[in-house]
Amino acid sequence: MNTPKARIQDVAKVAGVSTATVSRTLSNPSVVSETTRTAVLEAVKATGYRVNRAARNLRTQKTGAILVLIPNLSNPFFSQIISGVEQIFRRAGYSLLVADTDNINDPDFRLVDVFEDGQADGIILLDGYVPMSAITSLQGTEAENLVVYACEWAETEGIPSIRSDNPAGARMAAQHFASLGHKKVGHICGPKENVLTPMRRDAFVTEARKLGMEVRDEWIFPGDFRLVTGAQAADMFLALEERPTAVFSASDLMAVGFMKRLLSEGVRIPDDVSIIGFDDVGIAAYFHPSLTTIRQDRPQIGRVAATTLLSRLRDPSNVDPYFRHTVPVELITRESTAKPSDG
Amino acid sequence: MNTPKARIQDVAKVAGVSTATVSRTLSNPSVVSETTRTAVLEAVKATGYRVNRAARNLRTQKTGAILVLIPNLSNPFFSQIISGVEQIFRRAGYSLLVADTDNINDPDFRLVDVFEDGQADGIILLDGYVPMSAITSLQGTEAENLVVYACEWAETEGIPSIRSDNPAGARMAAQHFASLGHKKVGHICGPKENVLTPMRRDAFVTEARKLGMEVRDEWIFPGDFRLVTGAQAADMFLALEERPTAVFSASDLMAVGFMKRLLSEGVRIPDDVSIIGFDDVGIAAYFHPSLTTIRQDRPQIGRVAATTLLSRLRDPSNVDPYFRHTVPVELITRESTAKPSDG
DNA sequence: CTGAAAGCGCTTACAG
DNA sequence: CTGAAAGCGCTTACAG
Repeated sequence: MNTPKARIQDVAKVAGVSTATVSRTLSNPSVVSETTRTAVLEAVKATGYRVNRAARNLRTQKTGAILVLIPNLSNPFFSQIISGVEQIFRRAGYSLLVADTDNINDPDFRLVDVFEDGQADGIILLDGYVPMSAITSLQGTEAENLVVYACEWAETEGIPSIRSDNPAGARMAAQHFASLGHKKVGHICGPKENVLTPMRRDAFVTEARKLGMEVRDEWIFPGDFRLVTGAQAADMFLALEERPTAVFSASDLMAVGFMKRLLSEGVRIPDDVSIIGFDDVGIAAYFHPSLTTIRQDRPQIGRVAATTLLSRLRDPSNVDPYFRHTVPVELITRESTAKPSDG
Repeated sequence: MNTPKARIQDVAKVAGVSTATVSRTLSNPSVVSETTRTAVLEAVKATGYRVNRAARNLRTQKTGAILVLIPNLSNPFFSQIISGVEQIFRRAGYSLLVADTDNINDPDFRLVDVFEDGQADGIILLDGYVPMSAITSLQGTEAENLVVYACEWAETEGIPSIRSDNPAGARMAAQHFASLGHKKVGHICGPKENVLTPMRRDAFVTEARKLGMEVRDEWIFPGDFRLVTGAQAADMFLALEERPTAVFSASDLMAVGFMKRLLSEGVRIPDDVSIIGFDDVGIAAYFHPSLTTIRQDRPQIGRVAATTLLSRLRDPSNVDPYFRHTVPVELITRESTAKPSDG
């Protein structure tokens, strides 16, 4: 039952070769002769040999692991990105370490330590709030090119970043409203300090006006992506003398908060007002009415981030420090949008 | 900038001691003298020394990592459990490896290999569908006691399992209905083959009858936890000659599917029928009307699983192979429940 | 309390 | 194509 683990020496003995040859057969089979290879592979099977990671890691100065830094593991938004990351790295033979930055209490935390400790060969950053000191610790080190951002909004000079095509999504929303015949449209914004906020707002407003729709300043509501600010936007909406017939929200959660409040007040959706969200989180499909939204392909964001890091791991010399990648978004049409009732 | 990493030898030289003493100072400070300790610690700071994980791992035959096997990283249910797991293990100095079993295509995958490869020191299993052959590979090995189930429902002889107190939750639902004055109640069941299904159903029915409420067989609807079967239950509900005034669903998702269909048909919630879900997933709070539900404390499930594994890691001899742990649940009262309108 | 030395299990230049 | 040998950076019995 509990046979001691086979080491490379045991395999060598059984196969009648040196440990060097066993090692080569396993990691670089093309350099050994056919006969030797067969013998070694048989010996491997016979002994049940599996390479010891720690020994290999120590010798090669690699870890075979990638660290994913995530602000909050409970947030499905991020775990769906991880899902794409995992897929790529598993295929490439890497394992995935995850750390919840909410749980890291060390103010002196530095990304470079991850490399120096031999914890990981690369880092995928899903947290846009990692302190600058943690990031700048990388400057001038070889690890500098082995960190990739895929956190939706942050960007730091010298770190490649992957994110959704936000302006395109905002334009799709405007186009959808226009195609339904809406003439007056509004917007619920993201958080003030967030780079995505002007991206989505400006692209929406510009496109809407280009398509001949009216967008008044008082129809642009402040927000912060969270449910509660959507409800606040609804209060402002209800107080308006003249209301838009369609509202594009910068997040699904705000769209839901907006709808909940309106429904409580007897406003009909989509009859009285059409709503489009952004993200396509789980609730978008489940809400009543279900929410038309701009879907971000989160697994794809993860896949692109992983692929980018992987190519740097394989060829550290060939690196574009200004790498930016944009992942397409998609309009998902559901029940919350319709022609305006007076249209 | 790019100074070469300090090794333990460098620290030893600076401190004027042997590498053995540096090592002891770092891992077992109480055995070195105060003076030496101070000198070593200063040298550590001066050199920026950080222990090399691979070297330590090779020497100690440990990895300092725990593997979490999860069926689907995108599912928030599981990522919230991981969140609790991460918290405990980070504090204990372990790092967390995650693997999505959806992405593992190897039919010969065996849990014991994780230990033999030196990938992890322990495993938290969130996937109830891991093949038996993967699990039985552990039998008779030292790793046998280093795997913990926290996947909500699976149980395998010899592996400790952690889960919510399902019968208590079902009883809370019945009690809540009774306290509101309901006399006729129904239930939407979980999947047929799932051990949780009879747990929740039987506890609910028994408690309901004990409290003097009527539960007819035709008010017990089949289901499988997913949204669509909730909608199917709604169709059956609508076709009834006599309807219950309150329904307890074995999952939030089915409750939402049930409500969506009823709302579409003009049934008022909670006026015409009260609904209680199970889980407290994100949507429960956001739906309109928001859903009264039995909350499972998923981070706590993760924490208990992690703590259990940790104690086994620390003292492998002191192990109860029949360990079972139950995490309390909680009734979260929201808008979907009220007094019956004829009550 | 401390040091010298062995050794964890690999990989890889080097030599042939 | 293959082997002997060094060495990755630690920890820990052993001896003192």
